[in-house]
Formats: sequence, structure tokens, C-alpha cells
Amino acid sequence: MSAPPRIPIVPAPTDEASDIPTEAGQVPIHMTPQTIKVACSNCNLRELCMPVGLTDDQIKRIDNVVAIRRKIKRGSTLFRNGEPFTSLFAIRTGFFKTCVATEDGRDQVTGFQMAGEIIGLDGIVNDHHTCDAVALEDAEVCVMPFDRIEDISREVNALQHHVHKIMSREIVREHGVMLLLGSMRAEERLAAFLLNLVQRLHARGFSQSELVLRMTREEIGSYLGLKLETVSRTFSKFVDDGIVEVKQRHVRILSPEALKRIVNNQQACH
Amino acid sequence: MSAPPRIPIVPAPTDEASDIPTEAGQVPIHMTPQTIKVACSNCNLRELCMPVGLTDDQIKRIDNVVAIRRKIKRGSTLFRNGEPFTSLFAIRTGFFKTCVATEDGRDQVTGFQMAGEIIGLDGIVNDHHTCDAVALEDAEVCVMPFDRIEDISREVNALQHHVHKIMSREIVREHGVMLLLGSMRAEERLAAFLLNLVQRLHARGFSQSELVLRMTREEIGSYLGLKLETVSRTFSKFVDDGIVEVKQRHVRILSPEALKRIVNNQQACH
DNA sequence: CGACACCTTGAAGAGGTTCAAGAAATGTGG
DNA sequence: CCACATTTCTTGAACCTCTTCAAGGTGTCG
Repeated sequence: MSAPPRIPIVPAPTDEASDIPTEAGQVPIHMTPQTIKVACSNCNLRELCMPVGLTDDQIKRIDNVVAIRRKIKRGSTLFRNGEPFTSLFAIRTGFFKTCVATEDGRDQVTGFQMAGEIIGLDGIVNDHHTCDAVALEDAEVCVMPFDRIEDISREVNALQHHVHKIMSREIVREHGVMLLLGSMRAEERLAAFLLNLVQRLHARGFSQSELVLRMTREEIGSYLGLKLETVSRTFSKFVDDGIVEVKQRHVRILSPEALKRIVNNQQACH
Repeated sequence: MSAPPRIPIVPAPTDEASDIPTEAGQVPIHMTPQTIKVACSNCNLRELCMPVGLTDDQIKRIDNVVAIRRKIKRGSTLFRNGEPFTSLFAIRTGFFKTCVATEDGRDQVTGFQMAGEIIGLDGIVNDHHTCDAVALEDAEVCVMPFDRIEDISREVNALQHHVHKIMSREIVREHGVMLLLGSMRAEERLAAFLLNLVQRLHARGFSQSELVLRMTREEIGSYLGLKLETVSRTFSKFVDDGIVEVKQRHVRILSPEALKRIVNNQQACH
């Protein structure tokens, strides 16, 4: 699947523009002071959540929609399957997983979400959520009441189209996951997973080669359709092959090319 | 995953209202004459594609959007990966598959679509399609230029919300597929697949127990993350267990309860 | 420091794949 | 309309990947 960029690559934040705390434990390219502003107009993640090229007046209108913030402690849920749907959430800081469950107790992680990504889209169709969103670290989200989004979408064409693009992007992302789950073997799945994660982190100004996993082996396994032991063994194999260094949740990618070759099913002559 | 209804169940079309040809080879509950009308206002699939409760004026506006029709021969594509995106398509008659591919030649069926369902949503995010849509039988679609949909969405709130719901429904559907691919075994996958298909056909006025598969074992396998031999063997096992009758692509479900038990991972005491 | 969650590794086993052959259905051209 | 080529489907046997079960190690937090 060649891990196409899911998220437009925003310019790495410059020092003065950065008002977002770095992801705890990640490897920042540069240090940023922590300042919390309440408006999209001052948010350096705006390029990720919001359309570009808005007029000042349009941005102000959108500012009013997302005035509310919410903090979520690590391990607690932002929303749960069955709960009424009212809002979308833009992740400001922190890291989430979303998962669906069957009656007989199995569950499946459907995605991992980080700063600048939107969650809650599943709730629109039936006015209630159909999955759980769990914070994997202390997090903060911007609450965007969906009826307000619809109101403003009618007036601001760029926002309307942006909402459509966000939903379409999620559909395309899930196509990629289906390809992964339906036709890749364990090594290919884990390689694709690592490349995708590091690419998204890099788009947010973090290192291209180092990352800190926010999730357990079991959660990775659930997402990739593998058992946690298989994830662990596959990590070990990558280490043996000199492709990555792994120390618990700290991962350094030594050869992204080797990972890409694995995903593309080529001979592993790293 | 309990196969939640993906598509709202519309009342089985009455004889006088039915202007849609039956799916060739399916098992209709009643016969319908074939008449082709050009407007949503006369289409008995409207409840599937379009919001309900519109005023006459609003329906007329929407009629103008979808004035164009297109016929697709069995085996040919409605759109292809990489082609520019301009329109969504509402399936009027026929049956489609959508599939994504990797550079190294593997591909993955991401869904099967039937009358009343919308395809093309993947193209919105990057203005070009990211999958192929192939007609599995001669088909006809309503072409809905997306910029026109966005225009009218701004004026007709119900249409705006409907578009959002369609995209959200697709996201939720794909969550279900991820659950299937990530955590179910072959028998569970095929059982879930059959129940989902027959449920959607039944919502369109076809039999609850008989269906004609429009796709090959290989395509079923690709969708379910299995090889065609495994699909074939699993069908044979279901036949041995008296759960279904299979004659090539004709399937009769003898015990939907047994299929449900299999999906829910319960003991198979049919 | 001890309890707990998380991770690693080994060995045995199961489920699904691969390879192969043949049968049944479908389509094509004469 | 029939004969032949092609596609699709079924079934068997060997194999392989991933899972299961088990044990022990590592890290973390009260």
C-alpha cells in the first residue's frame, strides 16, 4: 500500500509559532514553550484541523464553534459506544485509540489518533457513537458541536469542503487498514504500522527515526489483527535484522528503506 | 459484530411504486415491471439515496443534480484508482465491487455495493479516486456531480446532513470489516458476510433466505481476507452442517440462527 | 519493596495457505 | 446449436504462519 501520506505535511512549527506542548516522551526536533491559547486562530495545528485560506472573519466564526476544551486523563474515555453523539473532537494534545467490540467480548482497535486529528465521525450516522475513544496518555481536545459545524459549513464553503475531506480521508485510511488486514503478513503489517506512525509524527515536527509507542503490544496487535506475542516476536526479528532498535516502547528506525521493502514484499537485502 | 443494519430498511416496494428492475437472478418477493424514470422524485430507491421529508421544491432541486445517468457493462469500471474525482454515484441497478491495490500487485476488495448505495466517497479527499469500482453485472448509476451536491447542501439542510450520514455510515461499515478481518476466523467471516448480504437484499425487497452471489469465490475471499479455496471449503462445511444449500452462486440459507451463532462465536448446536 | 502490568521467548498445535488435479459451469465461434 | 476453450469451483495433501499455552523477565507505581 506504500503508506501514502494520510495527513498533509504541515511545515515543521517554527519556534515563535509553536504554542503546542510536545508529545510527552517523543523526540522533538526543537524545544517549544508551553502556552495555551483558546482559539483556532492562535493554534499551530490549525492546518491539520481546519481549512486553509480563510478570511479573518471566517476564522472568528469558527473560533466560536470550538471555544470549549476538554481534558481527558490517561486511560479514561472521551466517548463510549452507545453514548449520544453531539460533537466532533479535534485532538490538541495526547494520543487516543478507538475500538469497536462484539457482544461476545472480542474487541478491535480501529485506529490510533494524535494531535490535529479528528475523532467522533462514527457517531453522525445514528446520533450515537459506535466505538470507544480511549486516551492513551493525558490529552486535551477541542469540542466541536456538530450542529454548529453544520451551521457554519453552510456559510463557509471552505469549511464545508474540509469536513467532507476529513470524512473521505478517514474512509481512505480505513481502506488501507483493510488492505493490511486482508492481505499482509505479520512483518508487513508491523512495518507498515511503524512507517505510518513515524510519518504522522514527522509531519508534526517530531523525529523521522525515533518514536515512543503510546500503546501496548496487545493494542498494536489488536489493530494489526495479530496476537501480542506475534507483535513482540516480529519486533525482535526486526531488531535481529538490524532494521530497528527497540527498548520497550522506545523505537528507533535504523533502516526505513528496509521497512518499505518489507511492506512492498521485496527481498530483504538491507 | 452482530451485523447491525447498515442501511435503513425501506418498506418493500409496492407493485405500483416499483419502477426499478429486479436484480437479475435474485429472488424477488414480487414481480415488478421495468420502467425507467429520470428523476429522484419518481425513484423508489429515494429513501436509500436521499433524505426523507423534503418539500416538493427541494426534491426538484435535487432532481436537477442527478439528471445524468450512466450505464456500465459487466466487468468494466465506473472509475479507477488515480482518475480525477468529480462525482458521487448512486447505484440504480446492478452490483459493484470496490478494490484497492498495492504496487506489488496484491489487491483487496473493500466492499460490494448494490442498488441504493453510494460510491465514490474515497475520491473527495484528494480530488482523485483511490480505488477501482467494477461492475459485477450490467449496471446503471445516477451521476451526482459533487460540487453541485455541495452547492445544494448549503441550501437544503436535510441534504447536508444526509451527505454527512452517508459518509459516517461508510466509516462505521468499515469498522465492522476491520473487526471481521482482525478478529474473526474463516467460518465467522463467511457467516457474517452472508448475513450482511441477505439483510441488505431483504431491505430491497428480495428474499430473506435465498440469494445469488454476484462475485466469485476469489472476490469473496479477497474481501474476507481468505483464499478462494478457504471460501469454497467453508461453504462446503456449512452445507455439510445443514446451514445452507449452495449450488454455484445460488445460496439458500436454511438456518440464519446457526449463522448468527457462528458469528457470535457460540456453540454450533443448530 | 512488593504487586501488578507489560513484554519476551520457547514449544506444541491449529487454522489457513499452497500446490495440484479434476469437475462443473460459462462463454465463444463455427 | 454444438464443440471447444476458458473461467470458476471443489477437494485432497503437505506445509507454513500465526496462535496458544506456559514460564520467566523487565519495568513501573503505590
